[in-house]
Amino acid sequence: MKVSKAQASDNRAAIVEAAAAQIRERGFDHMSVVHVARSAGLTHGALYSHFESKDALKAEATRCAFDECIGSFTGLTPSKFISRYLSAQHRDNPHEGCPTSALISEVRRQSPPSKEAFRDGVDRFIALAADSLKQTGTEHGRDRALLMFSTLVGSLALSRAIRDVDEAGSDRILRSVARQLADMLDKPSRKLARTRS
Amino acid sequence: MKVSKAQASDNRAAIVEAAAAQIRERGFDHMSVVHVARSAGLTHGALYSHFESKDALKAEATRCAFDECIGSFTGLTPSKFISRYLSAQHRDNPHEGCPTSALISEVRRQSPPSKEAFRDGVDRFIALAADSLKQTGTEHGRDRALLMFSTLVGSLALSRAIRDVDEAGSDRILRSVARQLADMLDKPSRKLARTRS
DNA sequence: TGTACATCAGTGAACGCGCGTTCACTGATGTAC
DNA sequence: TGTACATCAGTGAACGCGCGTTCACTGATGTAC
Repeated sequence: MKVSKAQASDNRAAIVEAAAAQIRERGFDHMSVVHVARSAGLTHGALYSHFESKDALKAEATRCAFDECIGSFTGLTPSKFISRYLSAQHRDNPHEGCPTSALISEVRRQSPPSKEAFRDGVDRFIALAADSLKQTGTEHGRDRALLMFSTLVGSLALSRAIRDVDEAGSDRILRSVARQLADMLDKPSRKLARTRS
Repeated sequence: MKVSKAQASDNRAAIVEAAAAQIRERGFDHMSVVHVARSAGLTHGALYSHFESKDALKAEATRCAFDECIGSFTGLTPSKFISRYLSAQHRDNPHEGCPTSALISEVRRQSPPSKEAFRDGVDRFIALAADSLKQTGTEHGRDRALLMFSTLVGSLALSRAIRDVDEAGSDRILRSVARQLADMLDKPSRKLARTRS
């Protein structure tokens, strides 16, 4: 049966959103067209009215996942950025969190469009981190942002990887890295602030 | 046909080594028993004379991958540790590199034995980093090692993820993070060294 | 505004494919005598 | 040392399963008149 244009557009968006959650929860290659279509309230055939292939959907889902997540990291101070990124809430809900940590070691094996979507998302996150550092006057913003984001991604992914088997160790990574990173990035900013005032 | 005990033992080791390379190259879930057996010069049926299941092989392969890799990071100074971990050589050869960066975002979904093998490997790497920092007299060794390892893992994984699509960006991550991390970890050590002498 | 009909989003059966696993069988090994 | 035979690592066909994708079909939508 045909469906109104508005409905079709809503259905398409529902597919992309379901896929965006599933790639982060299950990984790129265990997101399945049947499960995604079912989550969106459709059958798998419908998905091929909107996307040429599963690969095309993956790329769009990656973009959507970054879009969803990036809003909640916009306009934060470095210490707020860090504590939100390295929170237990973020660790325990990868399906609505940063796609970088959730997908980092699988991207290599994806098709070019997904890789590009991922690269763009990472660039946006690094720009966000740089903006955050700029607010507090940290020098060498771009490089500092690279360091900061690499550390956030590595420690969150590590804390997720060992969580089920060593919850205390997982918590410790989050707390220890958050504290050290905030110290490292806030101190120079305070020095600068004092120098300026 | 039966085979001598020595031969059977060699075959078993060849299977584990092939699996250790394949999990890092293709990921836990795309390592296939057929391909692993073929790499080891056997047929897939033989694999089940040595392992109860693919899952059991994954766990042993994870242990083997850490064993293989950990030797080349033993006894290094922090700056040598960092430059080796963040080298183009390491980035471009995941099949013989650190399993942490190669598998970090897939571990969550593996069976308990593989998760434990992974956790143990990470612990050994962190201990190695702590030993390295201790040599140069860095304070808070354990926490510093956590920070250092998280940053290494995050930046190497990021540089791999974007390499095909932005080689310059990938190189920049490696160089920039290596320099900043070495600065951060070497400076306090020099201070301490001066204080002591 | 009312009618006739082309459009096309969505359905669900069917497809081929690669996967992990099983199992009857083979035949060299290595032990018991 | 020589012989008979139980053992068991390895073979390869066969299995069921879930997957991505295709396609003939359906029927409400929305346009042309």
